[in-house]
Amino acid sequence: MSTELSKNFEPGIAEEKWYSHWLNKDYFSSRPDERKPFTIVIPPPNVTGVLHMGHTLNETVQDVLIRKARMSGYNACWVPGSDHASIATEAKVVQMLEKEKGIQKQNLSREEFLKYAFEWKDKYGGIIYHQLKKLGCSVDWNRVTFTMDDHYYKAVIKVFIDLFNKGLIYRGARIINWDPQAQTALSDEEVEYRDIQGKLYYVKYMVSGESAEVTDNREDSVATHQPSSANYITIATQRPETIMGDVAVCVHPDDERYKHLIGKKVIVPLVNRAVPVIADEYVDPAFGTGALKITPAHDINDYNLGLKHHLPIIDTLNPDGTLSEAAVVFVGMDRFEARKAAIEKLRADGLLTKEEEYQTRLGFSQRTNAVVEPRISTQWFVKMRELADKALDAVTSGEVKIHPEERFLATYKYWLENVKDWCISRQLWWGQRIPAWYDEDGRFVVADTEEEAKEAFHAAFRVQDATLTQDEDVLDTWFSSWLWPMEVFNGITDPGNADIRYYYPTSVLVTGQDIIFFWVARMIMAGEEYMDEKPFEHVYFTGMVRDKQGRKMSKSLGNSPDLLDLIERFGADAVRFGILISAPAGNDLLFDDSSCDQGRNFNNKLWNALKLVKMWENAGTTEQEHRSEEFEKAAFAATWFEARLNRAKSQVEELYKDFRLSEALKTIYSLIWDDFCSWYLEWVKPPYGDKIDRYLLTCTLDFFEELMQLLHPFMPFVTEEIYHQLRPREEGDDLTIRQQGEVGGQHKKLSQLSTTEVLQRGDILQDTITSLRDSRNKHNLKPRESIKLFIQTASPAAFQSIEPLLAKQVAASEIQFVEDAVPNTITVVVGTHKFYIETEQQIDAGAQRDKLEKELEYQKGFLLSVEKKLGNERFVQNAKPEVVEAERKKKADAEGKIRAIEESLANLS
RNA sequence: GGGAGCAUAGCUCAGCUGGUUCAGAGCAUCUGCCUUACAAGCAGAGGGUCCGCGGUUCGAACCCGUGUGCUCCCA
Repeated sequence: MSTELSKNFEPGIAEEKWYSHWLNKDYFSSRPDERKPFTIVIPPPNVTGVLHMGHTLNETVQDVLIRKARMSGYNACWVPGSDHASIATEAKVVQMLEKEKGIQKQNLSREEFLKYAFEWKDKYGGIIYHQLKKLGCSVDWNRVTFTMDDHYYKAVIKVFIDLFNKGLIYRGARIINWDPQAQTALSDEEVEYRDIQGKLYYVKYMVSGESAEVTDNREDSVATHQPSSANYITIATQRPETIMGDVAVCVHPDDERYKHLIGKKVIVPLVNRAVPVIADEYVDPAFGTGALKITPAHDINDYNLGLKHHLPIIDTLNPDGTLSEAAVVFVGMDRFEARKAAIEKLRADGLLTKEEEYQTRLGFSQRTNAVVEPRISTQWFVKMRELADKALDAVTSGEVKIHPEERFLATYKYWLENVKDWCISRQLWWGQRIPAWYDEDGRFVVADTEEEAKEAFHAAFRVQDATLTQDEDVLDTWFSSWLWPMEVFNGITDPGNADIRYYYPTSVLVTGQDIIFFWVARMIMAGEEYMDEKPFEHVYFTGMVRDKQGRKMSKSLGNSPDLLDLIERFGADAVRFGILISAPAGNDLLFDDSSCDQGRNFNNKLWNALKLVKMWENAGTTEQEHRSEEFEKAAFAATWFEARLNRAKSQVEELYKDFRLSEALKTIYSLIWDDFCSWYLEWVKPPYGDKIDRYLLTCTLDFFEELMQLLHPFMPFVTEEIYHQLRPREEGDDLTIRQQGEVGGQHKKLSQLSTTEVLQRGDILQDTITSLRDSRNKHNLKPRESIKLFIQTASPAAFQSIEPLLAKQVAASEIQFVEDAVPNTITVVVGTHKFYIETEQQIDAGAQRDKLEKELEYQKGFLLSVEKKLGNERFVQNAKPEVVEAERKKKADAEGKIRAIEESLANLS
């Protein structure tokens, strides 16, 4: 006698109980053994962040895959961890220090700051791990890795030094993306471009006096209607505050309007500096006025033109975005204030001729959202070409498979084919400090320690005991996370160790499509470089999680639900269900709380099915062990469900292979809800007060177990709970580690019929039940009002095994087979079989006729189209024989149905 | 400006190698049920010019071209 089951499933209790049980049993820990490994490394979330819905989707997908592998004979290993998120975390720590302690970063030493940062990490770094546990993620907690762990730190430095020695890392002055708020360089990938309504300002540059004499004799013919005259040229700019950094004005060499000015000098407004007018085909004569001001320090294109024409560089901005001494005017003013001031001054000087609305694109820092400033700066870079080629090969050769391929392969290839060098230095403290050492003259060596640096310096420059200082900057976080699949197994710091040999390459990487370049491509590069092998076999890209209105979920919009709150409200299984059911592979998904409702309802459905089965068990069973009369009555139900289950299992296997988890879940959901609960359980349910056949109960428990096993990767808690409720279990018999195929169901061989035949018969049974119920409904028969059913069919044998089930499902007190139509009954035609319902109720012949006539019309139309096709000689000649055969069969079927309907109609009148 | 993807029921999406048992599912809607597991449920039902136009084909939601609309990536 089992304990009373609660009315509904209570997720909170089960979650707590089973997660700690699994941990106690150490089910999620993995050590190399003789089994095949199945390995996933988690895409490390930001250590001080929280999991948002995008993470929730990713982690759920990974958990499904890893649990499925664990139940399929693999040694499953899912490595958890987090990254240090240099910019974001440093910004948070700086903010905290100011707010809570009133400390400015510049008043702290590097060591002091790092102490605070690690304290911060210890305080908040656990949140994501707690969330992973609540979600049920079966990660190996013994393998938690953080990108600032000691070994990891060493790995990053080691790789830096190695790449430098290979000539793949260099230091140089380039135009980079500068974040004035975080005051650090960014990589190209960390800049987000957004469309902005800006303004285009038209500014006059006066032609310098001494070289302004008109010597060009074509001047007269063009001057009158052009935006330049003898004494000025007009440029259009979005950024008047950079005028002070202008070193030239550039026009198209063939532009008739300006040809006469090429080689002359113009006066830069505000600072009155004379600069040359140069010609270059880069300039688009149609844009603005066709004259371009050149500011090499603050625009990438200008920078390139500057290099080409050997122009000087005047950097008029400070790192914090204020104007520098070099600007001469507005010094110390913020760049946006300076813009206003410059406009004012230009207007006052009469040099501003026009303002125009202008749609443009501006770069924003992904981390701080500050407007990024293109800036000339000396930074460290990774040469990408060679690395990119290897990463490209890995994917084009099929070594790494991308899912869904059609969607992301092109993007991946395009980026790698057009890749630019990667700026990896960041002007921050939170991260791996660049192991470069400089003397006072700026000469440098790269070395792990100061001692080694001194030796190297001696070797390189013949300087004994130089005073060296280490580079102040740290490395881009992605420069550490690209080593992730290797260094979580100490593959860089301890090459060839047992773990890395066993687990690498990993099986699948699950991540968002937004970090395909940041991370995925670079991991493949690093893997090929250091292991000479791909880091993972499959990459599965999930879509972006959006809200109901299709907007990206973001903190600023406040439209991202809190994960723990969702779990609190619906239960972890329901949340997992909700996010997965709405996530077709690779597509963006619109997430709405209500999909968790569906998951919660599903939990309850399972729970109630359990209650029903337990009720039967508690009511006692028949004595016979096998094949009692009761069993024979319902035997078809078990036969049929076994076939359904096996069919569904192989479908689900296929879907797993294609990473179509949403579809797999739908298949299981429908198998459980529709096939098992709505059909099977109703078919085998004993009449009120009767005991259930013992063997039938055994079958039912077996089926139920298999269903739980099938569903377990998706909804681990409720399934584990039910698994244990179904039957008493020995210690250590848990669903989480139970191997698929162990549950007995598929070996029952309940019938000699083939799966297809059984399923076909099931379809007939279901169609008949549905049609008869519909007819009952239409004729206002009360659900419990019993009827007498007559069947007129050419093949009564087909109904033999299903007759008792049919009677039960349509509340027929008795069933008789007849040769002719039965008068004063309701006629229902299903296929070629005719059914007559006898009842006390008044019969509406009109409604019946309408329905039959409608059906007849459809069948006749159908038959016509089939006949037309078969009458087409070219069809019969060209189509495959089996297709033609199928059409012939359709024709025969349709004719049979039409005959049956017509006969019934004749009987009605 | 360059590239990629998408357009199927009110909504979110399936639909493999072209073949009327292929026009589907889940939500939502409507009707009837407090049937002894479940009203967070049960039993039924309705709902679509498969974005427009052209082409290939015996045959097109599916292949090709084109137009329109949306999304994303890159400059």
